[in-house]
Amino acid sequence: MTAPRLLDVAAAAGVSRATASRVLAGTPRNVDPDLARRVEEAARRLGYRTNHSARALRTGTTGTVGVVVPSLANPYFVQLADAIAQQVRAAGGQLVVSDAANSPAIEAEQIETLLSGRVDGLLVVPVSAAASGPAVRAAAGRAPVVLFDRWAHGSGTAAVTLDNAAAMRLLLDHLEGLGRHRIALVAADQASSSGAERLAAFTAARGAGAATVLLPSFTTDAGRTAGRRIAARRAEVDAVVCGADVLAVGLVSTLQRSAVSVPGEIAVTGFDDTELLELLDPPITSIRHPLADMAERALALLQGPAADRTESVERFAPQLVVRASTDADAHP
Amino acid sequence: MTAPRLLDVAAAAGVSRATASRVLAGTPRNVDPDLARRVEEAARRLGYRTNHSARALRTGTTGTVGVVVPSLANPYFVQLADAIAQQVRAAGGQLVVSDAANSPAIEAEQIETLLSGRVDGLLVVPVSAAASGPAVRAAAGRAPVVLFDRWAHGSGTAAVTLDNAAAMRLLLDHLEGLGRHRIALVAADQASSSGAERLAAFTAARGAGAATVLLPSFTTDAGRTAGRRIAARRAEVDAVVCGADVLAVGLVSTLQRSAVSVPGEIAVTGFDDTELLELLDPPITSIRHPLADMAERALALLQGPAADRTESVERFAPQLVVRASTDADAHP
DNA sequence: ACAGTGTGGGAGATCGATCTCCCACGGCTC
DNA sequence: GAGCCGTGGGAGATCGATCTCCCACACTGT
Repeated sequence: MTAPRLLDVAAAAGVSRATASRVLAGTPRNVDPDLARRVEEAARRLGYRTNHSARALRTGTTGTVGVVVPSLANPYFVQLADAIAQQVRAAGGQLVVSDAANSPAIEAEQIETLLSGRVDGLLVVPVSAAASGPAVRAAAGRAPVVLFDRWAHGSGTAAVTLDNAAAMRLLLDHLEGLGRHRIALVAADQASSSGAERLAAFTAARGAGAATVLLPSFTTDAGRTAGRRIAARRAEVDAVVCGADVLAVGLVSTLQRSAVSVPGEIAVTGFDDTELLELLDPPITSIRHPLADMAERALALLQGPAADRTESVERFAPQLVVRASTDADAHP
Repeated sequence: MTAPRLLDVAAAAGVSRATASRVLAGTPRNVDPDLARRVEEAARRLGYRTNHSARALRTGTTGTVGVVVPSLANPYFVQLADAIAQQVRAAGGQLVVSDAANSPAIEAEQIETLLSGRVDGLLVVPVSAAASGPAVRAAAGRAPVVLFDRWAHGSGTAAVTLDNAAAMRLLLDHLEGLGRHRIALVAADQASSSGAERLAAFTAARGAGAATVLLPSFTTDAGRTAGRRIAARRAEVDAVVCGADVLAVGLVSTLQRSAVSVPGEIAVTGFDDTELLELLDPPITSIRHPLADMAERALALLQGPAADRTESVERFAPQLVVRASTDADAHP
């Protein structure tokens, strides 16, 4: 029992393949309503499904968008991919997600794989601001590419990101408003634009001598390392801003093991507003990204004219979500 | 600048398309090494990439495997998808992951989308043992489908799962060996085969009257609900087995908020061995699935003869990972 | 030297849907 | 009533890679 083809549907409905195609693919062309009904009926009866390879070959489009994220082990990127998937599906498309394992080399491979005739366009959350540029630029020469959440030098394409500087100001204003002035930053992954921008904004606001703990990567484990260092200097610090939720979670659990009270002795904030934050007691204050808006904009750029994709960075406004890790009276 | 086709490569190398195809697609056929080098050189020079739609149309295969998981919000399924992705990539293929949002209806849609000419085969982690069957059976009639991690009634295909009964025995033996005898189960999602099997195994071992808390879904929030109920009955319980890590994490954090010491007063175990478990103090004892082996087997079934995919369940041996939530002396 | 054998290469058919013509037909104008 | 136009449908070309032949040539054994 071989799968029915358009030809079979056309024969069953007593029309030509062209007409059947016009009906089923929704080509903008008037077809006699009566014939249309017959075609649809026949398609349903035979259980016809359009062969996507054939359609893609003929039309040159696949209806699929790809996204490459640094690592799905970080729940923030899962959430991000999900936000994009919602938008893509709403538009009748499909999303393919790839994981770059935090390596620019693997990232380049994933981009290459997705781009060779499998997707119409690509969103990339670049692993590194410096090292990801060339691969993205090469990709952008072959198909529409838009950077998401982070940018990369020399990418040659547009980026849709969070306004990290504004986010940092929100956090610092919030903490200072609560009377916290000895604020330390736990920053990770300076190679990424988001990591670098968050550090730069902190330094700009607090002065070059401000306390910072720099870590290699956005992982819970790095957060625990930071926790040990902060605990050792607990007398000098009354608040810690973490550059990512995964860091904050590791940090808070380590601080608590060292009997440092949060927020009593040290207030802590995260960044990204993932579900992880609700796990601990206290839940952690964080920054929410307007992911739905960002995804909508990125997809519009992807599908719009190439002229709109010149190298640039578009920044979206963050939102502060206050929880008990900074303000014990914040409602749960 | 239009993309180079096989024809262009062949012309540049001074051979026919057939020969160029034999070289680049690796058809099992002898080609003069000298010609082969010329073809490869030309392909590289022109920046040729094979058009996957055309290849797929002609060969009828896409080199892509799909997997549908109940929800990527549960980190266990992210981990599971990653294990499958590793195996698929090692075999030179690509994996497409879809999220069923814990709904059999959306699951059926995702299966349908993936199956219409986009994947060679499909792995499904069915949302529900009862409700997922029909959609899976329909899919299995059109392409190779194998169930993963869970099974579904009337699916008409093979399933590769964990031996949940053995896992439950490992946990109970471990707890009883530590002198814990007033053990409660926190079970969720009885609609899924894994949820149901874990409950059944617990009841079989501890008797029908054994304490259980039943919850609708595998979420952290459900874990917190369970935590409140267990805390209210703290005198009757000295150990809690959770049917999933996300439950255990919610449970432990809630118990600690109620000043119940873990494991001092109540020992707690998870299920699935996700990274979440390292977040809390104490880290939580759990069950590790042999995901790499399971993925290897599932893919072998997918690519093997249809006769091997008659409805059946193959169970893999679990592994107990002891952490401080049951045995305070276990090393970190 | 010749039929037989084996090896490597090419011409053309093929996968299935869509797109580009072109044609038939009915209604309209003057 | 003849020419025009607009509408709807069909035949065939097309997308790009692979597969199925079949042919040319070199080498073998008698």
